[in-house]
This record gives sequence, C-alpha cells and structure tokens, in this order.
Amino acid sequence: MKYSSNELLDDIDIQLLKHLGQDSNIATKDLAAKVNLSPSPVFERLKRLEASGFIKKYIAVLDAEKLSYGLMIFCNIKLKQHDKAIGSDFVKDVMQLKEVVECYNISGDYDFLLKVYARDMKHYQDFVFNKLGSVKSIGSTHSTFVMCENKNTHNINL
Amino acid sequence: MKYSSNELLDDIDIQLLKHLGQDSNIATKDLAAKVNLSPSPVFERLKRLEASGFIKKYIAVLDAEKLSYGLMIFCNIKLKQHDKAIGSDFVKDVMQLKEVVECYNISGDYDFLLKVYARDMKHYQDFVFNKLGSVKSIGSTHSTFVMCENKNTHNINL
DNA sequence: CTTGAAAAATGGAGGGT
DNA sequence: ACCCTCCATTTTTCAAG
Repeated sequence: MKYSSNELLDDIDIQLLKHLGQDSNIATKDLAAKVNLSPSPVFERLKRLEASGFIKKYIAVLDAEKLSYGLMIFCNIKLKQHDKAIGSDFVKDVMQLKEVVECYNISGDYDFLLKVYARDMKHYQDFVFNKLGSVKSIGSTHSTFVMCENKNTHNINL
Repeated sequence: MKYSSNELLDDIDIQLLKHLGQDSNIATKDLAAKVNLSPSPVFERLKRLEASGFIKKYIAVLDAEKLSYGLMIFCNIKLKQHDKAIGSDFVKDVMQLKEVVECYNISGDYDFLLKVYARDMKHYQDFVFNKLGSVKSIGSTHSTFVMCENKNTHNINL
C-alpha cells in the first residue's frame, strides 16, 4: 500500500500539495487540468494524501485585523524550574488561553515562544497580567511586538 | 450594504468563521445544521464573508514533518542600517526565499523575525550562510530552534 | 429566510494501457 | 499499478417569493 511508511510521493502528488497549500477551494477538475490528468485519479490521490496525513486538514484563513485582532505579539517565556512536571503544567495551562495561537518549546535563553493575538494594548496587558500572571509555572516573560507582517504563506513551500 | 466599512458581524457570522477556521471542508448543509439555518442563507453569508475579506482564502494544512521539513527555526535579524530603502530591500530579498514562511517587522533588539522551515541542520546551515549570507542589508542574525510544537491553531480563536 | 430547481462536483463501477 | 470514461448520487448555487 502506497504511503504506508516513509514512501516517496511522486511529482504529481507534490504538485497537488503545492496547489492545495495555497488554495484548497479549487475544483478537482481544475486541479486535474493543472497536472494533466482526469478528475478521478486526482480525486483518488487526494483521498490518499488525506488518509496518510500529508494533508492534515482544510481551513479558512481569517483576516485577524478585520476581526479586530490587530495586534500580534511574540511572547518569550522562562519557566521557574526546568523539570518535566512544570513544563507539562505550563503547556496544559497555556493551551487553554484563546489569545495563544501557537506555542513552541525552544532553544536559547527562554523556554517557550508564544504567538499571541490581541485586540489592542489594553487587551494584551490584561492577557499578560491576568492570564499569564496566574500561570504558576512561569518565571519571567519578554514580549516582542509585531509592527508589520511582511510575509505569511501559512505552509511550507514545496 | 452589509460589511461595507467596519460593520459588525452578527453571532451567526462569528459561528461560521469559528467553524471554517478549524475545518473548511465541512459541507454547507452540515454547517447550516450547526447554526440552525437552512443551506441557502448560510451560503449567502459565506459569499459575503469571502467578498468582504473576513475570509482571505481556503488552504490545505500540510504536515511539514511528513514532507521532510522537520526543523522549524525562528531567525532574528538585525539590519546594517535603519533607513527605509535598506528595509524594503531586505523584505524584497527575503520574500523570494522559499524556506521563509513568515516575516515580521518587530520591536526590540532585532528588526525582523523570520519563521523558517528546513529539512535538517545541514539545510539550515546552507540557508544561513548561502541564502541569508548573500542578502546585503543584513547586519547580524540570531537563530532560535524549535524543539517541540505544542500548539498551533493556524487562526485566531474567536 | 424559505422553497425549489438547475448546474456542478463527488465518488464509484468497469474497462483499458 | 495506474489511468480513463461513464453514470448515479449528492451538493452547490442561485432564482423568485
């Protein structure tokens, strides 16, 4: 069975992923035309790419600014201590916070990096003092504010 | 006309955006069932939300690891000088690099923050020395490596 | 918003290279 | 193993009320 372990995708699969990573609303027949196939085999390939996890899901990309989340912040976090229990406590707590859209365990001076969306500075202040402030495992934080988003492809570029 | 300037979305629009931001493959009729409406008005709302830009696009979310881009790096960049021309030169150059999936102009010690995907350390080394290395406007860089992705919602949480 | 109907996409069967 | 054409079913799309 194809794609079972670490099997390679062929050129057409890569083409399909490349297109769908940028626009998934394209009709199967238009996608088929782009890779010079008929809709059926393309349809079968899509189902396989979904079932095998190369495609995780399909989403609508929303305009954060229009939805009044005009402020993006990268928040660096240092834990109080570095044992496993403290770390998983932190992750569990931070997962609940709706302002946090991404959370990474990182190398360097800080332990975690959060990408945070806030309506405005007042909202972010409340987030830091009231929400992060009540997460016990946090030692210190450092915020970096985004002034301008120059590029965001939302996917790896194959 | 609805949504023309800074008009408010109603509760149902927000519900629709919330669902589509997590899964856009849902059929209109299933979406309609979730908000207790028939497919037609939901369809009309979707078209308005798309036309007015609240929904920017629809994409497939790809599995970077499975596609052998197992390494994520946040690369902080300091420019040589801080005039407008140098800044836009940098943005223009960095836009071309396929390893860079996000680029932000930020506050703090560094000028830009890049989110970078690489196959492995060798690939990233090549990226820093050969690709970033040939961008004239760059003064210095500082890389932060992602050890674990704990959360990624791919959208604001309404 | 509802009804209702035309247009289109989905997903399978069966056959060919 | 992969692709094709054909066709039934379902879904999308868009009138008109």
